[in-house]
Amino acid sequence: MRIATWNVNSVNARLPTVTAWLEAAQPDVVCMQEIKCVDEKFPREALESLGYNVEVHGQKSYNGVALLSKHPMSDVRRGLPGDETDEQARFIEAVIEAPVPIRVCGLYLPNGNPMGTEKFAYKLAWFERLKRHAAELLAYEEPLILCGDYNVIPEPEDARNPAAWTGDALFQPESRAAFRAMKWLGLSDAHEVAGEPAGTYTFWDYQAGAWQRDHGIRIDFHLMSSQATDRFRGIETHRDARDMDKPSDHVPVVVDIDLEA
DNA sequence: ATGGTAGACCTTCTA
Repeated sequence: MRIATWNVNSVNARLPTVTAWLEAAQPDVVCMQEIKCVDEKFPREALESLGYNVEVHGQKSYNGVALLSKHPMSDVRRGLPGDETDEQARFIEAVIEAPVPIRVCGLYLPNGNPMGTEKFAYKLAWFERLKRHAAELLAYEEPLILCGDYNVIPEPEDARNPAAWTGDALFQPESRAAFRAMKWLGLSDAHEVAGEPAGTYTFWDYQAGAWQRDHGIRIDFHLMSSQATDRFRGIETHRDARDMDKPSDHVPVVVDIDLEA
């Protein structure tokens, strides 16, 4: 089963781009981030007509996440547990009813910029809540994958020009440590498991010709439980999507997990 | 050189 993560940077501004990619790549499951709309404005029918079940957790203007699945979904949860006052729509979770079920979490971690504001504290607090929730899900000892835009550059090799990111929330020691702490729970980064080469970026800024200069960063990940990692067969970063008409600044990343019984 | 671009949407915020 092919599971994709993609920060689309407004699903409505980019619907033709999104549907063109879905038809070409044929993922079974998609974790979509930054839909930038409320549930009522999500293009549900257009995506259902491509064969997907749709679950949305949106908000006005900013953030917003969705799950698409060609298999039925159950146990759908919206919002990251741990803070009832948090109104930002950044997390959605469901069990995909494949022959061997897999729990899929789609997440959009806070950016955290600019440094020195409450935004960075919110990022770290959100990361802590994510870690706590992941620990609870890992206790089920079942196939589990947490996919999304983590807004972290884990290592210098995950940026074309690491020096340009030293003052950025995505490359702070605290952000990088929080990401490592997720892995220490017992989650594997599909990119690492597959031995993907340095330079496999997932994001290029719209500004300053970042794409044309390949000034990219790797910030979109699939973290897998051991039960999912045992069934992991491969990963593809769809770099070509950055050259589509009206591209997102992120490209889709797709993992293949064998969930046959 | 502190720029540049994109999206939502009221005018500036977010990334």
